[in-house]
Amino acid sequence: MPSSPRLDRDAWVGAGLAALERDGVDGVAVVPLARALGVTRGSFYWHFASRDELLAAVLERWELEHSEAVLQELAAVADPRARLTALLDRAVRKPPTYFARLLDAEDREPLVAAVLARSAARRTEAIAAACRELGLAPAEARRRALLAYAAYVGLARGAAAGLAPRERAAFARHVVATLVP
Amino acid sequence: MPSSPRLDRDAWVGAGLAALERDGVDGVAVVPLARALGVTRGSFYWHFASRDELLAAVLERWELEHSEAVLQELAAVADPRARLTALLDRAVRKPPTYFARLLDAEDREPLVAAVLARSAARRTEAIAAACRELGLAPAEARRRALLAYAAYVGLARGAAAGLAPRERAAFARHVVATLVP
DNA sequence: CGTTCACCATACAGCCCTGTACGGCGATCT
DNA sequence: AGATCGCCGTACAGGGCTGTATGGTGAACG
Repeated sequence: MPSSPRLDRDAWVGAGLAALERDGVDGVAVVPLARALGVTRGSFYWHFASRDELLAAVLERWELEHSEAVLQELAAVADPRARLTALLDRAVRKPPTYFARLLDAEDREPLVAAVLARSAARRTEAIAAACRELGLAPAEARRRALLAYAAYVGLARGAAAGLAPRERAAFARHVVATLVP
Repeated sequence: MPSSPRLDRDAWVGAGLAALERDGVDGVAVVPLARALGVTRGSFYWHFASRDELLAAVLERWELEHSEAVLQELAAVADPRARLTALLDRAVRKPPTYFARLLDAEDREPLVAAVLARSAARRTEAIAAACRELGLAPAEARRRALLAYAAYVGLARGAAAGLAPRERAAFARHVVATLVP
């Protein structure tokens, strides 16, 4: 699986992102990654000063390629109701893995907590903005966004797992109907 | 802090429960607990065969004294609407610490996953039952319970943190109004 | 009064992880 | 062709955790 012998910084970050999805934040460790890349730790410490520096790079890349990308993708939807529907429907059908992994380590890894705090702020604001477009008062929109985000977290944690596909579709409709004004 | 020299099995479980609340599931470890109790690991391995046996005992005690106790306390409320209101209101005002800690370790510790699965099933069923009492069809009640549980998870993770007391009260009302039929 | 037994300390072995120091090889540039 | 530099292997040091084996101490009991 490890293709070329020579590695660069980005290869480590990529492997770290994969490990994050598979084994969680604890999986973003030097020894396991070196094993997975078919290389020793001597390589790692040439590209990075510490494990935390790698984790920071992995989180930065996640924030760019996943968190922000999803937000921009959503922002492209003109109708605010369709925007919210897409977000929630997606969370029910395919629970966001990365997000769940990060939640697991939130109060164990300060770096994760910081990234997650930014991410949460941006997401709730995006939801609140859509609610305001739908005619809600700012305060009410914020409350609704907070609740929707809480539900989003629960869904990421697999609240809708163990549901048959048919039930899952009905559940998705229910969630949208309940949470979207 | 560690009072008497002589310890029994229950003392270790109690210390484990405290460590669970403070440091999470990873804190339920032999060495740290021995330090906290002012004792060496020699004591531990007389009362327990392994760390997993301790964790199982701690989780069992949590399930009995916290999870089940809350459910019974709720079951004592006659009016189903008041019952749901109490549950959600409580989650907004005082996020359940233990629950959050357990969620963190869910897919890292099989024992925790098992306990949490049972707990989730019992809680969603309790919510669904209340919804049925309120006149909802079984399928609809189940969907609503799943959504409420998802929100509960999100609230446990601190979705309502960083809210001023006044905003928090308004938010609690909003959650109840949205999620309770 | 001595023995037994519950409880605990000590010491050893082992695993996994982070860092650091240094030595080696290969490609590239001159 | 020889020196340079980027990338990597190896070896050492240290820390945290789990277990196991074995010896020691007190209190309670016969």
